[in-house]
Amino acid sequence: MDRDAGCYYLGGGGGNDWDLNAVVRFACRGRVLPPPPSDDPFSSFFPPPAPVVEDHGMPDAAALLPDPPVHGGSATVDELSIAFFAPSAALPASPQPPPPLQQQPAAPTNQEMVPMQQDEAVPPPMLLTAGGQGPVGEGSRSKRKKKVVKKVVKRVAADGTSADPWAWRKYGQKPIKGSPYPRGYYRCSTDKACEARKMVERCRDDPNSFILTYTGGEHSHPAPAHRNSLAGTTRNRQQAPEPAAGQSAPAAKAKEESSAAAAEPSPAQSTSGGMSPTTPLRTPSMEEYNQDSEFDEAAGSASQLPMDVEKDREDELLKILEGCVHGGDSSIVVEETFVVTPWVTAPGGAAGWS
DNA sequence: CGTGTTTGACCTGCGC
DNA sequence: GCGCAGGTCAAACACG
Repeated sequence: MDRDAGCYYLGGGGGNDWDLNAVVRFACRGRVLPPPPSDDPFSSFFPPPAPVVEDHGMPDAAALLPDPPVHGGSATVDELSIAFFAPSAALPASPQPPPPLQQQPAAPTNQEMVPMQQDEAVPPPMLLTAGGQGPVGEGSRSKRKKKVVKKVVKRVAADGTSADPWAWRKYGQKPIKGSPYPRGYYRCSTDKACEARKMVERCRDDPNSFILTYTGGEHSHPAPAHRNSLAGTTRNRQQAPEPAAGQSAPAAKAKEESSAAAAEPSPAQSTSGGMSPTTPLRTPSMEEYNQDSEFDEAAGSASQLPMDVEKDREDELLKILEGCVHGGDSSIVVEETFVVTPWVTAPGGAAGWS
């Protein structure tokens, strides 16, 4: 099902295995970034140059967006974005003209910013709507309600994952059906009250790319100057319950010890319920990621989607997404911001990218 | 000791 | 109504 298709893919650094943790860690790792300067509500997610996709729930979109017709319509990403953010903050029109769409076949080096690319053509309902049942930004589990949730989807190269200055704490990981890679769930660890959340998933078709999905809204605090602690960040769990294929815990260790393991992640098994302990993934060693970490800034350079995304272009983007999601050519890297709008996703509607 | 990761269980929404 | 899939919780444990 590809319900998960609605996310982003960030360029992964290296092997087939990826380490969501590492990814996030980069993001946090010693990044002493000044608080996001911009007024952009989502600046909190990414460094100035990075903002990417924003997704809002239908209601919001409907209410805020001037014109639903993303495709045939005239609404542009910026427009949408503006409309969306208007209420909370004045979102300056896309500050920087986005770079040309397809180019850079990939191979983003640690120092090159990997253009972000949007993937999923049709954002899965789950993601779009509520980030799952998750109270993304809402109350406790019991309060979960499938409801509109702002979402920013960003596809980034491995480095890109570290493109944000926030400190994240992983609270879950789950294999995603249809994807050989699991999805990691993170929440802001700087302020417990902060509802910002982030999901990191590797592009199934492009191991070098990761999809970051930010939800929960903007951070309610300034970017951390430094992390309180790095404890546990590199832990090698050994006594873990160890599921069947010796995967999870051991895997972690293995990944850190040998970045080579690169064992091809076996096709994701059904996730049935909780985090599957058997997720066959190998995580790149921290070293590997650290190397890439220098990218943070680069990642942040991702530009936003051009204001005038026209239909044909949208189609193109959709193709790209589909390619990534369904195994198509992922060589095309799109560096831009996408706004996913529910109504675009509606049946019959092609994709939700605008 | 505090913070962060791992991971099984649980919950919720959706499709059939 | 049932099963599936995704998202979150929370206990156990590791690291600095």
